[in-house]
Amino acid sequence: MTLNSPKTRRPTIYDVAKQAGVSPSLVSLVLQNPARVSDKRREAVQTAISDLGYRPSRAATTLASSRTKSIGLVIDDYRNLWFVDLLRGMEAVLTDHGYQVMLADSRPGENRIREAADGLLAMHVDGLVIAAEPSASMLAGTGVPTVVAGWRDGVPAGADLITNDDDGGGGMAASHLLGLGHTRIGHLSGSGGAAAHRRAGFRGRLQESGVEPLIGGEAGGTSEEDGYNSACWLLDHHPDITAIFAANDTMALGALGAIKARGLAVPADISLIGYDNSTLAKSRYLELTSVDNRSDLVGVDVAKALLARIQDSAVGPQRKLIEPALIVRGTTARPGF
Amino acid sequence: MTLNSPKTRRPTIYDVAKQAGVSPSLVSLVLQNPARVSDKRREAVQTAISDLGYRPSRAATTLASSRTKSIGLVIDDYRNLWFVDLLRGMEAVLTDHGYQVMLADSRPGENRIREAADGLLAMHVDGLVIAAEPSASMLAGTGVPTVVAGWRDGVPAGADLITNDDDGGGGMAASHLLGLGHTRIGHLSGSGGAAAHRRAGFRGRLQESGVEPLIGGEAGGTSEEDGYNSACWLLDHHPDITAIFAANDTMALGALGAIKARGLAVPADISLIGYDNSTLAKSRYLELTSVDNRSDLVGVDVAKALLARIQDSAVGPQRKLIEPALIVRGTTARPGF
DNA sequence: ACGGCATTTTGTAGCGCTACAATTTTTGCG
DNA sequence: CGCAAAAATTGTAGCGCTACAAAATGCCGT
Repeated sequence: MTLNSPKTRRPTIYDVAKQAGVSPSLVSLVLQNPARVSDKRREAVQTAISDLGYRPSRAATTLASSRTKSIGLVIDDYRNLWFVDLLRGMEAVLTDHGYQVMLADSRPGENRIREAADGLLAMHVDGLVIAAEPSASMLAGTGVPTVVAGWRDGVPAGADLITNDDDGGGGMAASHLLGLGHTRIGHLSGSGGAAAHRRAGFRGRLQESGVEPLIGGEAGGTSEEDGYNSACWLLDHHPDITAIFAANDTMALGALGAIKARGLAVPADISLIGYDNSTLAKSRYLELTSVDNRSDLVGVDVAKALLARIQDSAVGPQRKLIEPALIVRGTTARPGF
Repeated sequence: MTLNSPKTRRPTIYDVAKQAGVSPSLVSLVLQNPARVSDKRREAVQTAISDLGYRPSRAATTLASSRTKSIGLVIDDYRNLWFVDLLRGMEAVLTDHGYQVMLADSRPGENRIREAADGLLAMHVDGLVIAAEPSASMLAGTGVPTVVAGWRDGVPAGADLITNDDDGGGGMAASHLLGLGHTRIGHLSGSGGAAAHRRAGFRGRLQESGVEPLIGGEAGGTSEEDGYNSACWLLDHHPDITAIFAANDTMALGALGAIKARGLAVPADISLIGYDNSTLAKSRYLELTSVDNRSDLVGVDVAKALLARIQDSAVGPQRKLIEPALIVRGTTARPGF
């Protein structure tokens, strides 16, 4: 067994063809559509392939066929785990159609998302998914069907848009707290488009019931630290508050820190809802009530939209919102319970 | 601004050459080594490139030059966030040398790691990093320099191996607890190679001081649930226990759940150490003392090793362990404090 | 102005594969 | 058994780029 022997040129279809006693074209056919080749030759070719350890060159295939059977996925930040669900959802659909997903390496820096997309396009992906803040210039002239996932605003009319209904999710959180009887309700508002929608949906639903939410940290970020600081502000300025809705689970964790620091208990004194239904929320220790984005469903629809447009370039772009789901756990209860 | 117009063929160097009034070869030269071209032509070419929106075809470049300037990274599970640090470390080195990292899509299933590696190899990556359980057959005949990162056992002699010193990290945790004065110490043992080394290092250091660790959950997994169950077992069978070392932060979170359920306090009744120094450990709410793997340093060394072997195929494989660091936070204290 | 040398530019020949038309072989059936 | 139609196989051309040798241009001193 030889490891890493760069000396020996890797085998090509010509080597396989010679070994199997057929023409290179036939080898290519076996690779693409084995059913169209006679049993005898097919087996001979397949034997030769494994004997030689032949692997098709993706570059050559791409160049010759101008199809890559691959979809590029640009991610904002690998630490935001929602992309894992998105990816799983996409794969559930794409694998059946022989497509492969390529993740773009989003290195830090100014134009990193643009660069990541460019890198993917240079590799001739057949479709592109932007799971990050899109800019119009980025979506212009990509040359392939492009879908924006998870970001709702600033998407030009020509691109597909499939994302989570953050307004709806915010409304669900509001309904849950109202249903439990809360009336003095705070919100830890993250930054960015999704957070704005969560806030809007939340506030809208509360106002329908005549309740005005107490908003903290509108200008801040989305980190645990931001959640901690905003929660501190809320608790100190509104000591009679009985419930808090955080724009994400991480901020909810920060809120837990602030609540604990003041000697208050969850959910006895304060009910808390997060957003994302992350592993954090599912934790047995935290038992956080949270809104689940159903990003897996987003992934499924993203893949379907892409396939439809790849297969038929006449298909127009679509926009779709996926309905989230409220997962009730141990951090919400009736006020004063 | 036209979005997604598959009708218009994407421009090639020939289009650029015609537009700039030069030969295709000159365009290619500008792309590779702008310094070797006269200012006048270089600018003409660069103008033409941006006017036409030209993007080089990676497939063609690869095919013609048989270099891709890219490194493949196979990841075990995207949810294990240590790869993010690994990636950042690798990029810190590779970006300067014009290399790009490609993440392999590790879809679930039997041979997913193998398949991911094959996919990367089909794309002609110049080097391969396996951040997952390696099998000898997988490392055989990859044809490119290959480094195993983060997995220590079962790596054939021909491959590079750069990983975290889990034995040393276990020893650090032990020393810390001994130094605080603990003597009845438990361990939540995860499954897998890294966990075995953490356990061995931990036990070894304790035994040097004549302390025998109480091991829980040796056969279990590495999830929060596993941590919870093992911690329950430890607390119930050894009520006099004063400290616990968990094989990872997630299990430590499970342990927190078990400790809380028994009405015990951290660190007053029980000191707790995790492993990985994940965001969980850094959380202000949890303040978990944890061992940091320094995976960023692993990434740096992985990249260096790869570059050395790519540039000079005579360089032999190396093995290296990166020293972890103990991060002391709020979950450890003197016993009975 | 001109050889001689360095610098800049260009033509030619593939890289490994696929598309597709052309060719050969097999099959069905009168 | 022969012949048309179907199935299987092959040859040819080219995808977009780079390597490298060959050609063209610029620059120097005398």
